[in-house]
Amino acid sequence: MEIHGSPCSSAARPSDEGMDLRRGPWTADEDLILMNYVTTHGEGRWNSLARCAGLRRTGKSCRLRWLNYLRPDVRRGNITPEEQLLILELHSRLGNRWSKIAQHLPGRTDNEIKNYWRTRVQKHAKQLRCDVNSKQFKDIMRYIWMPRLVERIREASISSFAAMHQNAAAPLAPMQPVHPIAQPAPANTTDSLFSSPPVSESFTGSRETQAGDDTAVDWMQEALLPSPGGYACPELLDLDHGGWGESWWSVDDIWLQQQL
DNA sequence: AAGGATATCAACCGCATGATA
DNA sequence: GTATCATGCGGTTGATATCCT
Repeated sequence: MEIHGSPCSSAARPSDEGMDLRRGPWTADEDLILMNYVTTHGEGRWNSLARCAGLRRTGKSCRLRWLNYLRPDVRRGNITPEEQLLILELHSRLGNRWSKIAQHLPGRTDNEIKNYWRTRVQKHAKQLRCDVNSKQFKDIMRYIWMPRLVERIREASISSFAAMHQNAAAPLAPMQPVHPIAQPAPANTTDSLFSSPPVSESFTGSRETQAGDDTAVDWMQEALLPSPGGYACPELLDLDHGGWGESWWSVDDIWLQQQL
């Protein structure tokens, strides 16, 4: 929905009126004003919207606040494992095209995804002392972390399914298939991280059956834990005890292991 | 309990692009 | 064709929260 024609007759701008623009965190009052105004008049024409709504903010600021925070369909809370997997997959194909990636994660904003990437993924790349865009790091994601993440999602799906059967009163819901996207691929596959259909097609719309929004453990930590899946490197088992120290593993170790 | 380190996230900035006059 | 304005995007920053010693 967009504004058709200006609902505000005054052409005066904040600067014209000697109004100093506010910056920094939004107050509850400002949120309310913006929300009411957008609900009534629709999105768009942000500069005039800011003016007409009486907000001493730039149009840019209003737009950002609405898109990233006030929009009714904005989804808050932890990034689910499914979403994490999707982000990784999409980033491998699109790069830092955050808004494009966000289009595949309904309710998530480009800002949120960007923050996730920078704070979680880049952090781990740094700890591994390799560039986040390097082939090394992408291979680690592809061959170790993502398969483990898929495994975790599968396990969560199975356990929730079992729980539903145990609870006879609970209505049955169809199980969401976990797409086998991140199966180890031939080492010479270079076009994409994934040789099978993109995860975006299999997870979009199925995220509501989450493995758990409340999981505070980030997927990298999860993915590096030992599992019967057989991806774990022995060095990784020290993670719980040694943390992300300087020498708990080396990229070369992993790399060698993948060549076996 | 205090203080420093680190993580997280909201918000801003500059630039690119498209629409319109 | 050009100037101006609005919008959108990606990068960066700063405030706050949380963790650790």
